[in-house]
Amino acid sequence: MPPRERILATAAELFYRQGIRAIGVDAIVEQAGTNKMTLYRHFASKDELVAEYLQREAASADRIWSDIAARHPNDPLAQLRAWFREMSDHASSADHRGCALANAAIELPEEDHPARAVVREHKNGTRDRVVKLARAAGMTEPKMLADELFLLLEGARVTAQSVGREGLGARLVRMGEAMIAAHRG
Amino acid sequence: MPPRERILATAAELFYRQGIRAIGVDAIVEQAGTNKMTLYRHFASKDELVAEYLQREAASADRIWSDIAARHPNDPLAQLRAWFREMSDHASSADHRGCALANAAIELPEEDHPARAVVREHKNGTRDRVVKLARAAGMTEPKMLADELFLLLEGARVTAQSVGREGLGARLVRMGEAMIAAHRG
DNA sequence: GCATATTGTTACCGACCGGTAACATCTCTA
DNA sequence: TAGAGATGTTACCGGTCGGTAACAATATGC
Repeated sequence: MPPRERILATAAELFYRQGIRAIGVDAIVEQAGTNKMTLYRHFASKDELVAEYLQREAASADRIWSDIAARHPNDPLAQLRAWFREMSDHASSADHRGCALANAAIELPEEDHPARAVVREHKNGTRDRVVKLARAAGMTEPKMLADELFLLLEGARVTAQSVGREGLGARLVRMGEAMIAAHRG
Repeated sequence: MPPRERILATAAELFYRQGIRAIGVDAIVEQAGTNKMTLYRHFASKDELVAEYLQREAASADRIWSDIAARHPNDPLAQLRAWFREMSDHASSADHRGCALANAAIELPEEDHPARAVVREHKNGTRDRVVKLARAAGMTEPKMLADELFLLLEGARVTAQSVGREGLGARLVRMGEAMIAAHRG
């Protein structure tokens, strides 16, 4: 594994588990088995490293969409339900510490930080996808349903950190199913 | 205003707007018009100052409950709806930057940080209150409805920061009303 | 007016922050 | 095997971090 990849992998782990502001470049290069000079030959600044970390997180989150489409071809309703179930499971898993993108937006309030553009784009893209899926599934008021499901998940991911996640997965799925059912003509 | 109050007021503003980790004690004392020695005569450490900042936030958030109860005496359904509407308005207001408690939990992942206990307690207390209100209002499955409303708001507060809040307030109210309606026998 | 308690001032501590210069070592390819 | 490009090493930069010691100025209550 080349040093650039090691740095990114290590940064991803440390940033996610301990926070972006809490981790210094020294900690990253040490755990990645390299040094600061090599880091700064590959990344212009820590902020750029953060932006690339988030871009990879967004890309890997996007990959579940093609998986779901492949598993339920030509069945948007099944895709919508599979997406919500998968996100519910993920949000309630033991090692989950919220959405890396949303957490970054909270840690980095400066609106012009390079990380913020990545977060905005990914969140808007996800929401659009859910709306399209809801529309294709013939839901009444697809935007409304998409927002309900989206906000519910987003709330679950942040709440899991401060309140707990006992039974969260099952409860989430029940809520999502109830909302989908309420939006079927 | 005595220095202790000035420090707490200034810390609240800076912590909330720029993040807890982003603000150093030097910035606080300077803007509060005092000095570090005075700060450390009143607070054992920065972490303790953070904990007290969050305790005050929690207390001021709790105050809306008595307001609502006074405005809608012996009408739990009206109280529930008033709570959700007020929280929706708050979450979608322009200067809102998420829930101070939830943001702190994300910024401070160490489970034994003094701030974490404050967050846990307040979030659990709020959820309990919503459950009781839903039960008193005669809702079928009050826990379920309370979670739906609670998670929806929590999601809205985090999403407002990364996606935006155009029309968020009105959409939230519609969603909440739909959920409450779905839980009426 | 005097003693007391609270605040302010200055200077400092070691540790860490993000970032860089100069130079040595490695690895991989031609 | 020679040379080039990537990586590693060491030492350093100015600035800031949370936190403290010693002492001077102020406010307060009797």
